[in-house]
Amino acid sequence: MAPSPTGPLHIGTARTSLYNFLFARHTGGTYVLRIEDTDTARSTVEYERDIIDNLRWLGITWDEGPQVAGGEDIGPCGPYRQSQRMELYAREADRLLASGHAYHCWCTPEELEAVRQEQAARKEAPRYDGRCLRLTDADRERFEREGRQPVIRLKVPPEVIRFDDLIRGEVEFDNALLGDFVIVRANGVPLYHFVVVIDDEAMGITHVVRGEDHLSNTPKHIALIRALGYTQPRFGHIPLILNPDRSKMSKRKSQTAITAYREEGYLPEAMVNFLAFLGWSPGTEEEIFSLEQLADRFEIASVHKGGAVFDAERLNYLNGVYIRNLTDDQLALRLRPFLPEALEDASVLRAVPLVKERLVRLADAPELLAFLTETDAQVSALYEPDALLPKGRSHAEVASALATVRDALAALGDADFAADLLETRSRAIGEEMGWKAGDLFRPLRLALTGRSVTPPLFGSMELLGRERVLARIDAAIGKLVEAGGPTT
RNA sequence: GCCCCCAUCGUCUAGAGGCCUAGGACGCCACCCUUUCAAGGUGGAGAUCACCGGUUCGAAUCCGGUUGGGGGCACCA
Repeated sequence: MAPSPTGPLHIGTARTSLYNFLFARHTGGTYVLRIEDTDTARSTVEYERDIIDNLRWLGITWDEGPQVAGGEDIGPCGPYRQSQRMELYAREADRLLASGHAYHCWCTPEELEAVRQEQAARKEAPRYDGRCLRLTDADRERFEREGRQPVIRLKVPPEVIRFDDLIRGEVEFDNALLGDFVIVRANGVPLYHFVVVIDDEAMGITHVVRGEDHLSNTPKHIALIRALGYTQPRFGHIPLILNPDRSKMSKRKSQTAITAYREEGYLPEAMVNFLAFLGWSPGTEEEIFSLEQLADRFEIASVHKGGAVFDAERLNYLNGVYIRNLTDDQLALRLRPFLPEALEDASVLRAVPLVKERLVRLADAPELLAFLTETDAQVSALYEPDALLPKGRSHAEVASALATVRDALAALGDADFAADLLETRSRAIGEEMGWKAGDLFRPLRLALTGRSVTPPLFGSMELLGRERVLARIDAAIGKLVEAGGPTT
């Protein structure tokens, strides 16, 4: 797997990494991570860190490659950052130049653009016309005197390239249509197509599994492999992950950064399960799989050929499943970073059963439990007194009903303030007064939490504790009396 | 424009010639459960397997074409 640190770990890169990982684990292979940072202008250590950290977060581990951003490598073929392998690339470029497989090109961007324009006008494929191949020594001397720095281009032989793709089977390209592409920039920094091929050989890569967007780059790589006299690896091109409009998933139209999903509280297990099924299935109707189970079942040949739309709804569903499958202790631990520090660990643990089956993402928890850390005044400010009124009930009636409940609850000691008992007492009072349970519980819920959608009422009361429950009911009664005008 | 790839419910997919009057899941709808919201349960709508030809006793499955979609054609990766 060879990500480029020019942005945070992308969903598509994560999925490609996952497939590489599963393929390597399933077949007993060696999984190599290589950082492709030849685009020095856009590559940063921060992005490298984001990629490494989030790959780890997903549970994807590699046998060879950088272990820490900017840090040490593990493996016999290092360094695993291309920025640290420049001598090798320079050597191979010289070799290609010497053998006549590559040549210098002095064309300026303007000249190249002009050629492209002409070709476009003639409705031809845009490609380099090889003009620098016909340069005289005098031309070259003149360019050098002008201070022009040449790029190096591969002389691409006009031949038909065929290869057996791991996923797509036989694929065929005509390299006569390709044009001599640049392999080393004018500033001496080599380009992606060139270094990939060199490193794959140097690192003993036998299988290249990458996105379908590289399918049409493969003939370039094969041309390079042949010019350099390398061994050709097997290629496998996995389908793209798509935006809802079926275009290649992009930052513009979708959330593509894995970090963002992590921050919203998606579990790595859910993410992995979801990603694995975007383009692959075990061929059965099972759909919940751990990373280990996936590695056990994954077959590269049964990866699909067509692209798959990223369906956030389905991810949400899976995340919920994984959250519900956690033990209370585990969930409390995962929830901790998402909740305010003011909420102590013991309370988090006690709150877990209340929120567990209501969570889609971990980041949904703070809103669900906000009433626990908000002050009584804050809660009271969240609702209008009229919102406490069930249909057909007056301010005075509701105030009186709440007061009755309040007094009954006040009769309970701190130790008896448990959900079961609270519910029994409250229901009994509702019955005595001839109130429908919902009509009584709705204003109670609003009074206690300031919200109409909350975790179960009596469990919430238990967490709030006697004192705050009574205070908040009192506050609600106060608001009702004030809004109800003079009582008769 | 040129080259390449792809094509089963809205979405993710099962399906490798008869098991398919096409199965599952998400989403959607209804009902049940229920103090709200969820979760859970039950049921339902939803795909003439893109289209047209062919091969075959028989095709979603094989072949050809058409259409549609996507990707690539950089001194990005």
